[in-house]
Amino acid sequence: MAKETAKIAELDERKVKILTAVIRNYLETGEPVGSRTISKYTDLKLSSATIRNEMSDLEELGYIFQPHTSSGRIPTDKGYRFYVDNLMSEKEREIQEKEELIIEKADKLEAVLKQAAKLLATNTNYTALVSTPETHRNKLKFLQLSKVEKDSLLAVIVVEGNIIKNKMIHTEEEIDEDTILKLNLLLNTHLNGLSLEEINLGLITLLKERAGIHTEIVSSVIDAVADAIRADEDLEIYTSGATNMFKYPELMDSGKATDIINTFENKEELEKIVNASLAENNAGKNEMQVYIGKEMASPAMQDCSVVTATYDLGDGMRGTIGIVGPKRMDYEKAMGTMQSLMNQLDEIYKKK
Amino acid sequence: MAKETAKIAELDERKVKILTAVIRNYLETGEPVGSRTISKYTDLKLSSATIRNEMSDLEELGYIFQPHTSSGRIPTDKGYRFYVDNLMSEKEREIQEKEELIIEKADKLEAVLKQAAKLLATNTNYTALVSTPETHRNKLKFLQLSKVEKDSLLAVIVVEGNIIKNKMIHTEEEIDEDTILKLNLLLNTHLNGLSLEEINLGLITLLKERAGIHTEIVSSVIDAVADAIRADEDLEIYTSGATNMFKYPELMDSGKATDIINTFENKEELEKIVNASLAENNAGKNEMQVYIGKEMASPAMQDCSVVTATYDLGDGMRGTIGIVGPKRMDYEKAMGTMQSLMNQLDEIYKKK
DNA sequence: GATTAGCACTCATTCAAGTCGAGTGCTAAC
DNA sequence: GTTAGCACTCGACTTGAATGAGTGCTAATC
Repeated sequence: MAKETAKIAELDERKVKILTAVIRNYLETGEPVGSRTISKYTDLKLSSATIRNEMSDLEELGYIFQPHTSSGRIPTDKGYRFYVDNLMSEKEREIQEKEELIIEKADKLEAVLKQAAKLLATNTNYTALVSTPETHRNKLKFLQLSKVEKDSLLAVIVVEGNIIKNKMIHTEEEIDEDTILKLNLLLNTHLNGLSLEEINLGLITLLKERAGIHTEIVSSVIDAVADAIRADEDLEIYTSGATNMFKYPELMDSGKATDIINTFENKEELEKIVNASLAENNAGKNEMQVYIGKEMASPAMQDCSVVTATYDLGDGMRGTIGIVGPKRMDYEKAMGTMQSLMNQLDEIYKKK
Repeated sequence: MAKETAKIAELDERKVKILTAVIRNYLETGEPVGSRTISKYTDLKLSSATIRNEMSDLEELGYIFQPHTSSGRIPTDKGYRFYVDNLMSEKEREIQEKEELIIEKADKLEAVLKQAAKLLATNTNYTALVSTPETHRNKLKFLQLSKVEKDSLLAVIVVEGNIIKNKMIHTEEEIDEDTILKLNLLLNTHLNGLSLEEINLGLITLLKERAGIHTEIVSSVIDAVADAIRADEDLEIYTSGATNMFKYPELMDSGKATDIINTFENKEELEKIVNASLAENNAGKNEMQVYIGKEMASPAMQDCSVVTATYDLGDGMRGTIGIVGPKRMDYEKAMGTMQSLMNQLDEIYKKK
């Protein structure tokens, strides 16, 4: 990333113009682009022969390549990267915000996220990907045990951001109302206000000691509650418009579209993407990321690009939204639509 | 369905044998099957010429057809139907139960269902489909309002089968603990033990009257609770192994696989299948259904077959499990695997 | 020294013609 | 009723030529 300026120095102005032309053209058509096309397309009046020489240089520098001898050129990952980093800004600003996405205000977060994914997918013709927010840094806000039946308790847990967790707890013998009251008091005084990740094994054993007499049943209940709190990261990832991948011949024909869609069913692979994005955003400013081809952690995705962003609903609820498309995806449009969606999410949740 | 006996009468024993041979062969290969193949494959020693005549008859009767002049025959929907209804029983019994699926006992129903779907998909190489159980006939078991913050209440609702629903309710002004206590009492005495569908608008207005003084806020809370109870059918449908559809050339090549996978993203279409199955099982005995081609409500699915079954976890929690495959799916295997899964679900939930 | 025109060469794509083989329907013989 | 034989159909595959987009290189031009 620090190489950006170096990269620009590597190319004189004319080379940049030609590279841009090649990429723009390829983004549109998906076909290799030849010197003749460029010589007409650009405003710089140059013959195809000159363009050929320049393109030859660009190939040597690794920005474009030929799929086979004597065919037009196609951008490499490096080419796309250069384009996204340096060449896009002007056009981007124009397009951005043109889109009008409308998210209905649903009161279930899950529903909102699913809708957001669908919206992205249908608007861009790529595949959208949305993760539920991570909550383990959120603080416990409310905790309550209630007796539902003779032998079963219900634990209800609310954390910041109004994420609600439930757990039914079966007990060997009936617990009397009095004990439940005490348990509630105990749990609340010790756990309330702590973040979920702070509620660890040590704390739990401490709690059990405090519980005093009722060791048998009570400790099992406390265990169950702890279980529910840490409920091994119920991260969900929704996708939408997976089959849009079929719309791009370069993926379809080579059979890679199938592989890609397959990995959309694979939570582990998706997590890689989500986590990469979250990590990058944790470190610094809240911006969009673009991962191109091999930059992606997931091997099956190396023929794609992904535009990701981190949404922040306040109360530390952060998750990832992504748009997956072919490498020649319309980055401006994808990023524009994404931005517009983020703004809308912001608006909805800031007002609350 | 009442035509079954008629159907048998329509075909003499030899025709049945030939039809069986055609279908079996086509199920295996996916290629049109010719007279010569049959003449060797079957035990009845007949020349290809005789077979040809018989096949010609079978075509006239609508059990098989030629994709183009002078090519082998392929079963029609009617052919498959005949096969499933009359010809399968012997082989089915042998195969059934061979499979050993192992569902880990998870305590979240959702997790169990997802796992079941995955299991079915990987075992059969088809696409699996699982719906969450319907709950509107279930009875309300527990209802509690709690104050989580100054201006927000949490409603927790438990229905038979330990399905838990939550709803955060924001209030304009703070509600004091006393009122909440009264509300809880009121709601529980009137609603407890009723099935969700019995809690209708009339009952709700009645409740509001009983509430007395606090009309303003209280009624809005009651509304919210009613909302949560009726939470417009939070039916979920999970799919697994959607991309298995790509494994079958007859779907892949014609591009229909894409359409089919598309409809897997479409909840409405899936609901059609689920509901059809539930309806049929509501009426009668608990058996597996097979829908072949046009018998399916969903138009995009007319090149598939679906094997469905209704699971019953007790407490009136019934949902649908389905296996979607090409028409030439291995019905025995699909039904066998399904049966084995159902047995296992039974075991897990009967023991509880 | 940079640019251009011209030319030979490469290589994927397209299309028609030809071959092959699986399969059928029909007729005549068994 | 069954079978053998034969002409015919039609998709699948192969081949080879034509096409055309595109390149690299060289020599002429600015």
